[in-house]
Amino acid sequence: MAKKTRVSIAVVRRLPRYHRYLEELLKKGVKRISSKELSEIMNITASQIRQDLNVYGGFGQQGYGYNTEELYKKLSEIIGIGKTYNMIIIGAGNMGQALANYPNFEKYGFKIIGIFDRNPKMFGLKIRDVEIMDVDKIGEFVRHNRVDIAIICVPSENAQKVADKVVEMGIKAIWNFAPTDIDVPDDVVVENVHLSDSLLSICYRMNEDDLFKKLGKK
Amino acid sequence: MAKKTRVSIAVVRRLPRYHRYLEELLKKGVKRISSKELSEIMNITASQIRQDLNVYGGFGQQGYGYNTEELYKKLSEIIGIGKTYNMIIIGAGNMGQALANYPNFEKYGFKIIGIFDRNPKMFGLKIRDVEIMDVDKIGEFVRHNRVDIAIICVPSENAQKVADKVVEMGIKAIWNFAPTDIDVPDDVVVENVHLSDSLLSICYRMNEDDLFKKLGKK
DNA sequence: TAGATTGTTAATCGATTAACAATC
DNA sequence: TAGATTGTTAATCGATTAACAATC
Repeated sequence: MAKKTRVSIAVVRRLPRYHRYLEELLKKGVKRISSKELSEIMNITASQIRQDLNVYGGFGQQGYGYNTEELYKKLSEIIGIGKTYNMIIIGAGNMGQALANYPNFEKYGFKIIGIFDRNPKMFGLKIRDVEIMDVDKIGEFVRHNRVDIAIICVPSENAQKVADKVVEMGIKAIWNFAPTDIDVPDDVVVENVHLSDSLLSICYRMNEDDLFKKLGKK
Repeated sequence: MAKKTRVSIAVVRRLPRYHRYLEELLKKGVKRISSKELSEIMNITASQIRQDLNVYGGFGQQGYGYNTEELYKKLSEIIGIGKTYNMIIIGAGNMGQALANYPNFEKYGFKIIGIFDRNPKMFGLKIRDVEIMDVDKIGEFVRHNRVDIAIICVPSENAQKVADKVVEMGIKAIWNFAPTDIDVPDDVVVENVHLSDSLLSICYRMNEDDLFKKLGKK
């Protein structure tokens, strides 16, 4: 079972969203913001915002609200933004290549330092200066380079095998784009991006009204 | 505010996962499965499985469990798999191209019938037989073709504008890959794939222990 | 100081889990 | 029939919201 968060996952998932909104406010030159104002922008309750933040400390001031810049910095600190994180991509198919090309991540200190694939035709090709290497060389690579996060973009059949390998190499976080669940020890962070599940949830929601009409008729 | 589900979103998000596991079991030739067995494979409680399924009907049989194939079909029906869904991609950057190339979606009846971009250099290029068109021609395209889902892959600055446009054209579902939230009327389904948020949550979880050590010392 | 807004406790709401009678 | 397992009600747990004293 993958690593559990101490703070409820619901709160954790809101942190990047707070961070995103604070960044926006900062860009707009907003110097202070109350939980009430922020709650209206974000479509959540002010109470929830205050509860969430107070898990980590009292960052506000009575009668004033929150200093935008200070809160932004605090959130960055809480999330762990600021350090550099080295990532490798395993599987240089569509998704792997797209992620390798995605510039947004570097902004927060996430750096792709290696890409691996099974297909010999790809060996030596470069994506944004990072070479595609033989997947069998992952072990060697990880021994010589600090790797914080492994991004799995291989077909679902191979996902568990790849996960086992990177866990064995001591990597403590996996971003899993394979459309399957993977098993890891409980000190390893796993974040799934199940695009098919996501799309199927749209599908369901488009059909839900009809579905209940049908169910109701029974 | 985007469309809300009648059934709690927690349940809805589990439906594709059930579907996925049932498909696996079916492939393996498993003819029947009890909620207990399934719960062990999926790492959730048997109670939850029974509760979830019973929202939509009693698909099992006392003393026996569930017929794998029947339950799989029921889940497909509930989710709405089986029909064809036409999708367009707006923004032919990395993510847009990757999604256009992704073969997995067609399996469930999701078809990409148009790709749009702002960059004239891309007009006329094809991805898997689908032409990249001028983003200003979306309106015309949607008038002549049934479009069920719009996939937004433009930079965040343009996301809301694009969303407004596709909503105006009558599209009722948006799959949003732009790293920002979008506002839509409450009959439109929005599913966000915020990759940066997802990555930042990994970041947080890798650092949480250290964070609490620091907080504890205060 | 008076007004505003936090931090925090208490109340509510909803989701998950447990229990068990019904029944195949 | 006896055993197994569902469907469903009740109990528990956890997350969200409300309320308000503290305080800037």
